[in-house]
Amino acid sequence: MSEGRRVNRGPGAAADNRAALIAAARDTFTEIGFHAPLSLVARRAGVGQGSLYRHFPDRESLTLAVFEDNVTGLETFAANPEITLEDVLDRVIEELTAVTAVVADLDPTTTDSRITGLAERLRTLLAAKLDADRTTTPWRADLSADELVLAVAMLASLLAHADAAARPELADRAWNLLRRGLAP
Amino acid sequence: MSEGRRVNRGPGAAADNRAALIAAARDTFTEIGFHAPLSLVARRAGVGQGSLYRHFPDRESLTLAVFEDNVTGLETFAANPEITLEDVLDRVIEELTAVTAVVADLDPTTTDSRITGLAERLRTLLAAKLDADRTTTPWRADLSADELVLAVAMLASLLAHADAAARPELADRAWNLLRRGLAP
Amino acid sequence: MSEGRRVNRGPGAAADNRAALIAAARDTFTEIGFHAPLSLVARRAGVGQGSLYRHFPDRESLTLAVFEDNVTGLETFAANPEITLEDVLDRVIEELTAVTAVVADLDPTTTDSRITGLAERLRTLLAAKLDADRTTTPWRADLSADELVLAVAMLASLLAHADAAARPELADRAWNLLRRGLAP
Amino acid sequence: MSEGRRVNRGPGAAADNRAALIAAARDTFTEIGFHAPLSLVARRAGVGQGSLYRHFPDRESLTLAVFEDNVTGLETFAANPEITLEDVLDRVIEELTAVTAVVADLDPTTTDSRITGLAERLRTLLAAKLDADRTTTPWRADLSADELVLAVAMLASLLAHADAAARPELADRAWNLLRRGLAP
DNA sequence: AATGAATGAGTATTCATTCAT
DNA sequence: CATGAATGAATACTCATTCAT
Repeated sequence: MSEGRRVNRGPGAAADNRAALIAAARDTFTEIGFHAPLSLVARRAGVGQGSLYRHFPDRESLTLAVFEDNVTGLETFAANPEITLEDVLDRVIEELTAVTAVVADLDPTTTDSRITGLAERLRTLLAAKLDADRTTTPWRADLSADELVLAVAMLASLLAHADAAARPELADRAWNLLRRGLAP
Repeated sequence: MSEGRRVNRGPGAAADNRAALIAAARDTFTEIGFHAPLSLVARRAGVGQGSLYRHFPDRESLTLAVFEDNVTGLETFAANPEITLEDVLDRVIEELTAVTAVVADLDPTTTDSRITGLAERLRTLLAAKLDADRTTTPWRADLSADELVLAVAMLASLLAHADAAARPELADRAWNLLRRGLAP
Repeated sequence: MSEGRRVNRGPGAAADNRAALIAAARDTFTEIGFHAPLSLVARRAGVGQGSLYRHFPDRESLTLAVFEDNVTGLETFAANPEITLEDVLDRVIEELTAVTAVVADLDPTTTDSRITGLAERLRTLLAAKLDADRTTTPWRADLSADELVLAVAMLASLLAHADAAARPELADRAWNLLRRGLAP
Repeated sequence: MSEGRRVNRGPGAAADNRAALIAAARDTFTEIGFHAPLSLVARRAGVGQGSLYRHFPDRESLTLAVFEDNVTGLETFAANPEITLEDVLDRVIEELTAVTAVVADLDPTTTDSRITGLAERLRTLLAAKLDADRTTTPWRADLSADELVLAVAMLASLLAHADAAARPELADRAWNLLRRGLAP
């Protein structure tokens, strides 16, 4: 008699569950912060706690998956040659104001290859755009992609501690300041 | 038998205990982060748990006290007219690499007067120096003290998430970037 | 080596655990009083602390469950038409001398529906018997079920403060007095 | 330098302190219940915790002192021959609705002579009035002072668990019921 | 492979009691 | 004799993780 208990949808549900967990984690971390109980993430994803642990054996795996999801989306977005570095950064900022906690809590000095790999993908993506835009956009001549990543990381950290409601305005002020440091 | 119950040094120990708690909190938050167990802070301060709670009824009180301690030190330092804004900022940065977690975890968008009061003291201090230096130092003409505070806050947030060992180098890179945004 | 971590009997143990917790709570509250540590209840039930909190998120939930268990037993008992109000009251008194603390600690003036619901079930049960017995038994003509509940509540409160050993005799004396007030 | 600290008023303050503690205890137990922190009682009495312990080495001593205070007041009141048992009981009830917690938490089955002594004084007082009134007032011929004490104890227990706001009405209903049991 | 109940270590917090001043 | 800070044991409660089904 399995009444009450969610039906076991079997192996086919695995991919769905993974996606639901990532989405739930993004929302939950955004709202409650990075220290939100994992049980809450599982509940919101409509998934058992055991499944969460099967997909993501620790909190960091889950965080990384959320980040990975963002980077992938960004890569797709940036693939279009019409899109400028400015556009990409705008989107990054926009996503940050929502997701911050995730990126911010990834130790920027880590040597964990899962993290550095993602950071590298982000760096690569920004470097490519930077190269493409260099002559036509208002960026400092010696600006490096590393500096861009650093700027984004600072912004992310700042926003992670702010109240969700105050993030947009704070992001604006901070990005303005950072932009000056990136401009020619 | 030197174990067992700590001797009760009596009310006279109150001031010492308070100071020891602040120092222990600073160290512990720096090492372990803002979520370090308060019981550990008490132990390191060589003080009973109850005394910790008497002096600082909640985690935020303790955090604020650490911050307050820093601001006070900074005020004393800045009182000397020989000291330039550059000097003050250097000291702030230096302290940040150690204390970060504390400052970073104070919600920058709060309206709690205990927090805004301290932030205001910091802003005032920086504004005074900024004014004094304006004509002779390399700061943007329209630079405001608010922007300085924001820059410091961003740096603090960033460092708070970094491994203690990596902070000095990271602080350097980040501050360089921010400085460009503050320069003329 | 039978020590160490209790074996995880799995979800199937849920119902057993719930029942064990209610039984342990009844015993513990009776012996130690309503303020007995919940950790003790869990230990006596042979159940982890977490499970106690899963089943009963707060002390009141647990108290209510014990009370509910009693009312349910009483309803079953009273279902038999041979059973008179006198019989029911005798059983109530008898149970009170054991359970008192539970009933007594439920605020008689509350508006919490979980509590009033149970109280209502008790009132209903007594009212039905009262009605059935009215002509043939020695009850005051204008006696209401509310008065019966009040009498029981007073007795329960009294016994809750008495030493367990002294309860039977005390219950006897008090009930005699109350009975006079309920008689014609 | 003892600034901040309350001045030490010296030995002469002892009696005042004792009275203040009893009054504070009565109020606090009434409002918060018998389990109110003793530190709160001391604070409200404007007295150090050490002094509380000097006067009343344990919680029960303090409780007893409150009770004692009430009985003494009652004895004075009852000394006047014009005062009937009815009057005395009315005053007892009235005080109960305020002080309940105190009386209720004194184990009615105890053999502690400090408690039985006070209970005996109350019993004596009621017995005297009962005797004086017997022929002229509406009391059962075989009513004993013990029954009166028991009735009062039941009422006290009941009220101790009720919300302070609801006590007057509850006291009324309950006393009505009890009175029937005491009437001829 | 999924489910969610069970587990208990880890933390926070309170408060009775002691004791230096 | 008064004061109130210090102490730490006792409790409440949370949540990461395991595991029977």
